[in-house]
Amino acid sequence: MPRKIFVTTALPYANGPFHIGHIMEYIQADIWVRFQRMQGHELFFVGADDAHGAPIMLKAESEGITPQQLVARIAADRPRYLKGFHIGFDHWWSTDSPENTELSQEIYRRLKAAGLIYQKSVEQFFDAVKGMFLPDRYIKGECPVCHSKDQNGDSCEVCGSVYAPTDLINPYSTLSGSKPELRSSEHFFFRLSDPRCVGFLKEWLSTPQRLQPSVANKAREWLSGSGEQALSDWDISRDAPYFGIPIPDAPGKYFYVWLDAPIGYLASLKSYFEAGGPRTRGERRSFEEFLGAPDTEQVHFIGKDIIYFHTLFWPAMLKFAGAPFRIPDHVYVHGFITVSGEKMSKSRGTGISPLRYLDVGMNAEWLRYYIAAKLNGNVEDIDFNPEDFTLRVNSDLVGKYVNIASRAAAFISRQFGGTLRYAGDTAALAEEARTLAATVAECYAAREFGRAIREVMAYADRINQGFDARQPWVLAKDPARAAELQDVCSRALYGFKVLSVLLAPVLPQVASRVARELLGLDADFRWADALVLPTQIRPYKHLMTRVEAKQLDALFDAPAAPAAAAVPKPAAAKPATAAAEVISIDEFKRIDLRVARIAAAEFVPGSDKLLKVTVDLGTETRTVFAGIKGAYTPEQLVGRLTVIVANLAPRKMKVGTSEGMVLAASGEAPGLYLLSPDSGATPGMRIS
RNA sequence: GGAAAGGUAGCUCAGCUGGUUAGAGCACGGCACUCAUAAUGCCGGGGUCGAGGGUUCGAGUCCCUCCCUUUCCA
Repeated sequence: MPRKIFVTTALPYANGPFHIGHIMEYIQADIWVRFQRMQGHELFFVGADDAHGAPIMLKAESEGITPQQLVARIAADRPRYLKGFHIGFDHWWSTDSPENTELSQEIYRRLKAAGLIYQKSVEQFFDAVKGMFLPDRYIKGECPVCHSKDQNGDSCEVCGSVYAPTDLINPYSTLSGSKPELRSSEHFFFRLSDPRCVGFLKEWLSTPQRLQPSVANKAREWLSGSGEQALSDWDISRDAPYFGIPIPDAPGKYFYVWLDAPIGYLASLKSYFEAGGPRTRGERRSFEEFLGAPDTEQVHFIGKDIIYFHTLFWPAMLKFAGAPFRIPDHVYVHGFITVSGEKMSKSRGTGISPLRYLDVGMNAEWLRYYIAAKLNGNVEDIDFNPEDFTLRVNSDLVGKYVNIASRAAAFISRQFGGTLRYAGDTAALAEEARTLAATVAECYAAREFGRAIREVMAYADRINQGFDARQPWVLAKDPARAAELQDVCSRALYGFKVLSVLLAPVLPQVASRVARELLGLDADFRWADALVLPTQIRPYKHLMTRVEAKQLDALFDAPAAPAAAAVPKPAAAKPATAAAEVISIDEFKRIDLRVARIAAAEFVPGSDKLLKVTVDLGTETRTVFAGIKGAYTPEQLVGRLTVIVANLAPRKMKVGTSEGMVLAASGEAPGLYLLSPDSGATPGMRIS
């Protein structure tokens, strides 16, 4: 019986592009999905952008666009990454969608009817200038314990103490700089502490195989905490202005983004059903029927940072919302990815840019393989080490795996017209493949990808050893031993086919080419193909090149880090990016830098670099020609705030006169990054 | 502060419920081979298994203490 599995990955927050951590998670889930499909199971694999919340609202505001426009801009970029890394989501949607609104409100109503929602007045900081309640992350002040300045609202980076924003001395809003005032407001809470929830969760957590043991332990710890650590109810509402879903019958109240985010899994699946996707794959049931069926499985892949939401709130919400909603069958948690041992930092721009990886011409399947080789079923961080990456990919994939086809196929094509023939008994050959395939299948199913790869590569070693032992290059010189030569090569090529089938979840593109171009099949591999001895091949075309050092150089030389602040390491300083000569503050003041809103932008006929940009300086508008066409389209620019040099002498150009200069960052590598002021700035403000 | 995970050859890692001289791949040294978009095979050097105690006939594997790294505490 084929299993019916609905698989998701964590929804990325739509305020920025994917980073390497997202890609790792998608690769993990994609490998698992592809493997299950090769086994004949039916899976729907969906994702979505997590669109709501204060950060997106404020970022959009700072760019002078609507949140929807911001989210749309981010979303427009998603397919490049997903296609580029062969991540085969069936559907990608957004939490800012009619489906999600409907589902979120429905689930809320049901929870309310079940008596799990209540209201309570909450006192919080309010920014009177911005006219909104402040999320903790926008409040700073002096640490009440060690009196360090400018500490965050939740904890002190200097002394490590944890406190509430209201404990801060001289708190201020990072949005307006004003002193926030305490105001009270009615909030809605989900009664997680209800005995029904606790009882259900204890049972849910204890179901064998549902969660990794370490995850279940952690969740149980949260669940059974007492005193300070006691399980508390969940504040699920936010006051207007908020970019989110309105709470029914509660004007001015919205769902906290974390309430509707996981429901986005279901919204994406529903949208996929409404778009007719499942129907084209033979699924006749409606979304509700599919979801509510007892044999449907719901599987979530997530990072270790969001275990709390997915093992407590989420199952409890679904449980007490009732049918057709189902409790998650599995939540699979992975660790983080570091780069050369350093934690990835979004703000500092360290780590690997997935897009740049593709842009410098690196093969997506190298990364898929490397990640697979390091992943296991535990919640452990993995490290991307450039040297290790190169060695591993080159020796495993090119030296061992692909090389088998390359060395054996040449004989078969040249001397036997592409026909394979096995001499003697092939039972042992098939038996070895069967055993191996079964072992590897278990590994994939358990997300022990590293173990799967080790098993597969050990097999590749055995094939190379067997090939060498029989010295086909010697046989090739003796016409009388042709049959023997054909047998040696046929066995090696069968081994290569087995390897290709077993690696297909990780290397979908190479495997597909092996199936279609080398073996002449008319479909991609299924798992059972590992047991079928091929009888014919077409001429071998090379399947994979080696990683080159210069590609890694290009990947890491990207001047992704902002030029400002940080003292450059002496060794890292390069002539082209070295600081210019020292100037005095007065000299700096001669430059009139202003915040500007881009009112209009258009292509310049006949120019492949320039965009004609009309900027609003508050009191006047100017026309500026900017050489940023390579990095931005006019649509991306309109509405956003940026920085211009306002007192630059006008310059006559072939296409018109430029009355200023837009500031952008760039380095040695391609790429141009327009500056943006922080939220709250308005056109015309002087920058000093 | 509380909790968790990890610390095994130069690198990346495997070592299940304690049991013969601690393993793999890569890197390194030597040899062989030439079919393969320099790719393979054989042999070898290299580890006081974070430190120190303890339990045991026997511990990388169990217990205690400490050190280091990472993470979590909504």
